[in-house]
Amino acid sequence: MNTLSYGLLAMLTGGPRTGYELMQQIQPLWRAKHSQIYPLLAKLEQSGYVRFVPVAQKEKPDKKIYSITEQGIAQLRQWIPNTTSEPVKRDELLLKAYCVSLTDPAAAKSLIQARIALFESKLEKYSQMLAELKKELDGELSFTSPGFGNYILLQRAVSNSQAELEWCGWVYGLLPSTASV
Amino acid sequence: MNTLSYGLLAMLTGGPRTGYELMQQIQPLWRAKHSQIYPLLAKLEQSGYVRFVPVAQKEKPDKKIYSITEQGIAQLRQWIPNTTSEPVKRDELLLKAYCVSLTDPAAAKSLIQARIALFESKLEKYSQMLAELKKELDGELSFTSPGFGNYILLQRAVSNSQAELEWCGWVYGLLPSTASV
DNA sequence: GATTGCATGTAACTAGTTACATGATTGT
DNA sequence: ACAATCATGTAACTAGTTACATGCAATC
Repeated sequence: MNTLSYGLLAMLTGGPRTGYELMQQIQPLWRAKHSQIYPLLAKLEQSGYVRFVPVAQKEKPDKKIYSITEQGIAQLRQWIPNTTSEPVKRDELLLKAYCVSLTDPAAAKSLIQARIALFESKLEKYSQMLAELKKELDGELSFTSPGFGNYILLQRAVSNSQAELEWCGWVYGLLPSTASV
Repeated sequence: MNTLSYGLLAMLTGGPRTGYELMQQIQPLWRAKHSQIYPLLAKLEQSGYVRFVPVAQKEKPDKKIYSITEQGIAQLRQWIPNTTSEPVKRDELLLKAYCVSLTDPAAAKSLIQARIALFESKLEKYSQMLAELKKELDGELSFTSPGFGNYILLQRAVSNSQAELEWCGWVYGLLPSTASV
């Protein structure tokens, strides 16, 4: 049982999903490719933590709808209070930032602009998702409601994207203005 | 040449360092163990991107002081404008957050408290480093000054730690107050 | 006609972690 | 006594990525 396996179980507490849907849902929390997820789901099934129902489709490939079992929930419950490993962040941009003086300001600017574009799209996506969730919850947000986890994570994703954009803007302002051709 | 290799070259633009020092310096930007770094340094040396001077020490193990070569700098220069890969973040806490309703509020609180402790220590560390760097730079911060990269990265580390703590505090406030025994 | 989305899976590879190995000094 | 810091390295393992494989529908 590695962390991703627990993560997949965690996602399944939100309801039954296909491997493909799990793969998409877990991305913002734990990046993983389908080639890593499918074998883990097979292991989880063998261990009795999840089960699946095969669903045949006509115009799309057949699929397997996974749900978490009682055993799986027990497994999650004992995992949560365990020591949480330190978050890992690996960002090539930060390595480039360290030696950015090696290049001209124009190159530095396009570096930052690419990052701004990336996080603007993320911000938009997460803001929308948060707005929709808020509509659904309709003011009824409490620890016990099933959308609670989702809510605090979306709020985080939004404020995180905003912080990223602020930093980018600040750095951009520090770069010397290049008199354009 | 993988990203970590470029990262090591990037760190060496700040001056000559031992493998051990490089390992420590790169941690906040790109987590890596010494067992990954030493073999990469050997490869970089064989490729001519770095060179080292062996230094014998009496009361400590001998060491190798690495510096970046002209070729290494050229390599960095061509790397910077390349497409930057998306940052990867993997945080077990977020997976736990998604299914936190499975546990009691007390467990959720200690989860958050552990994270608060972690980032309070980080904030303290980075704030100190930033304050020292500001003293050194003494108002003279510009794109071309060698401390520029360090400066923008430390500023980021500080504001990032603050944002993390804010989110933790906000979540903590949402958790139901447990009437203690 | 080419790409994207749905949907699953395996094979081959690279990246990253843990453990083994050594050894003196300093602090608890 | 025991752990931590400095300092390097290798071996064995796990985790994660890229590539291969299939196939139909809709969109561009």
